[in-house]
Amino acid sequence: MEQMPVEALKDVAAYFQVLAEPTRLQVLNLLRKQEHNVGELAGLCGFTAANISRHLALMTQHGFVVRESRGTSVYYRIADESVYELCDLVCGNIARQFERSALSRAAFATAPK
Amino acid sequence: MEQMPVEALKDVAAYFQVLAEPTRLQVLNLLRKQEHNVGELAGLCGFTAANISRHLALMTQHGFVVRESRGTSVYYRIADESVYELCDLVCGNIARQFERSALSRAAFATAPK
DNA sequence: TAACTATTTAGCTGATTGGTTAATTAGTTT
DNA sequence: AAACTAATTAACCAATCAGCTAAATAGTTA
Repeated sequence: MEQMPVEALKDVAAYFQVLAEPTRLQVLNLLRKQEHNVGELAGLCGFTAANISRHLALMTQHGFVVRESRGTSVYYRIADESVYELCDLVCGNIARQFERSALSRAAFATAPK
Repeated sequence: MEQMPVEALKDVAAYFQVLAEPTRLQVLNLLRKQEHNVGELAGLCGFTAANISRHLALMTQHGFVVRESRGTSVYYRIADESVYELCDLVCGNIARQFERSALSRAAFATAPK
């Protein structure tokens, strides 16, 4: 991404945007174990099917999940396992970040008043 | 991130949210080569210093960059190089995604009417 | 101190978006 | 065809946010 036109940065940002939403992450997390249909995901997440359906449409459009219609239900599953690699990387970064801020809090706590 | 409480997913989402903005990605990209002060970054990005300053505050808060006040200027540099690893991963995913959609467009184009 | 430069913060505005309910579409079953 | 179930789409609302200008803060220099 060294010499990248601003236009391309918009695509990268849009990609990150898909992952920047707790409900969508929750859905991805659920799909990690196995495929699910919309109703199941809605129940597990505690939101309406309409809402989850919209999230799934977005994630499909960006190639995170794939859609398969079976009977009256529609099943979704992960399209690209590398998402989890990404999430694990981020979790590691957050953990480090958390540790850093915990350390500086500790420094404040032990500092002489 | 297998068995992750919903609360933690909010943190992960917030982390991705920081990267889900073209201007912030542009700033990170500029800082890849060397540190810059706010005015420089504003000029290079074509936005006001006020705007860039707010983006930098957010990125500092999330540990992406570090702030160093020198003279009347404030210089920022990357705090954690692993951000670029993340971005490169995403770029690869987008490229693959692009290729897939190019292929399916080609299939449509050659399909008999 | 006063004047000057750089950064940050406050306040505003328009655009985007996650949630909802209601209406529509698609597929199954009687 | 009619009734039923599941998913999607439309329309709405509240909240968030990126941009701006203007005001406030911090540091340097005359």
